[in-house]
Amino acid sequence: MSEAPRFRFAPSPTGFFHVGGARTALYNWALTLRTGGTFVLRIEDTDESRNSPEWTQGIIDALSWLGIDSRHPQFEGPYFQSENAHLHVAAAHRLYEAGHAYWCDLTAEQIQERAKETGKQGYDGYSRDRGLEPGPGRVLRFRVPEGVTVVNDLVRGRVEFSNDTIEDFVLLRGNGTPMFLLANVVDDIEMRISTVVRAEEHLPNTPKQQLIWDALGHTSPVWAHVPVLVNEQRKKLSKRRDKVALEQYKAEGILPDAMVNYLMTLGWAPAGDTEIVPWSRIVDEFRLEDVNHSPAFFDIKKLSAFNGDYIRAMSLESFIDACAPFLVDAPWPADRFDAGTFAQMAPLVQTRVVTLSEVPAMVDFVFLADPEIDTDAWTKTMGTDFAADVLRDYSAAVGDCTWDHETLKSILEKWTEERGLKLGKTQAPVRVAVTGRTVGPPLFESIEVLGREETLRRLGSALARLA
RNA sequence: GCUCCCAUCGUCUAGAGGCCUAGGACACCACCCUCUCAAGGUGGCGGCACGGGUUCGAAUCCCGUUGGGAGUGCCA
Repeated sequence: MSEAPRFRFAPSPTGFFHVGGARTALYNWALTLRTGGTFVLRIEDTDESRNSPEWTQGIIDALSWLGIDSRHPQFEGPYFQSENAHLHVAAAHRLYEAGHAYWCDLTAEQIQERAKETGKQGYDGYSRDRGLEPGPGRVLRFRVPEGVTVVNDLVRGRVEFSNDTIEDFVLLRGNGTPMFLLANVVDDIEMRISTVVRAEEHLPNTPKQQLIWDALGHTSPVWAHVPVLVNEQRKKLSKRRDKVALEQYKAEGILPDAMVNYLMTLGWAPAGDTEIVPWSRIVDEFRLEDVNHSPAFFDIKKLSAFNGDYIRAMSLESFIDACAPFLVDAPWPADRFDAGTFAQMAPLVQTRVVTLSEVPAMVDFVFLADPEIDTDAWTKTMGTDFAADVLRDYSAAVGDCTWDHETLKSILEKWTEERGLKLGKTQAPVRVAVTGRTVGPPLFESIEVLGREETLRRLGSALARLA
């Protein structure tokens, strides 16, 4: 009987949560849930001074936003790699004693010089048989054996590396601290990790790790290297060039469900004709064996489309709730905001936004004392020969009518018909007078929400400006 | 340079030798609907990188070419 699988997610402390990391986390999480396994979170840096409580909390918050709850019974951690330093060092010494490693006193400059002489790249194994004892400034190097190392990868199949292309890499630095590669393997052994799902960029280092697993007397885990996410130039997503921080998408009003769903369709697709599927189906269907082999472009446009879809699928109540954080630092005076009024506008904007951050700009004219009138909008709509008439007549008619959008519409419809015009034309000056823009939520519903007094005031001031 | 990975519409993908005249989604275009803008509906544009094999039959298997990407630290 085999043990339930143990996955691990190991972000490094970089200060922000990468969308690529989010996808890897999601892969691990989906598999954890389906197999009844465990998701191990490990904050990965051998230097503890680079860890910070804020960053750890940031990771946990980001994971939680993605639906990966650190209080879930299948969630373990966070562990800190730096706290295991003594284990890493101990393992290194075991490796040395067993003859799998040796000490070397060459500096980086010396190595480079030798490389130049021999015409080969990298370290040439100079100290292999010099029998050096440990000493200050000396590094411990792994003695890469002869032969080939075969990495069996769940998404890529069998990948073969000839050992003579792998140089004797450093295990322990000159100051005695362990290197990432070693620390990683020791931690994985310690935490009984059975499956390593990570980005493809780690594949070239995998034979080294596998060699350490072997030398330490353990069977290496199941590897799964998933393709990286790339930008439009087909380069790996980078912090400098690309928008990669999950937090930023959250701040812009991308819904977590949409983000999760979109991320999962990069390199994989659920069965059937639609990519918009609930998480439960992803958990049921996701298989590493089905993950694509080639890098995927992280397309913000498609993410937005997913998000719009998710927004429209929300109930009105949850939409209103979701909008709340985006209405606090809005462009209107706080005391003019009214939740009830917003609730009336909400169904009007729900089909019109793609991200939640667009909501304030769509309803601001309701809460602003004096919404700015867009210059282009004004010149485009007020130049018509009927602009002044429609404003004046509508103002008069609306002064004492029944205050609902059907009536408000029928009044303008009637006026329009009598003059053989189109409502599409005649509504424009009214819209600009009332909202300041040519586009926006349905006009008559908006006017109804705005109220008679304010509507008349705005119509009046537009009229005055026109005269 | 060396090592490794990858290659289906612009993009994300479906595709396990005949179900492929290559399916879907995003984007784009057109039309319908319509008080603006959206949403929704209908339709359209558009692809197996190239060259050789294997096979009765290749997007699918093999080889090569080309093109992309990653790795190559006393970083993680």
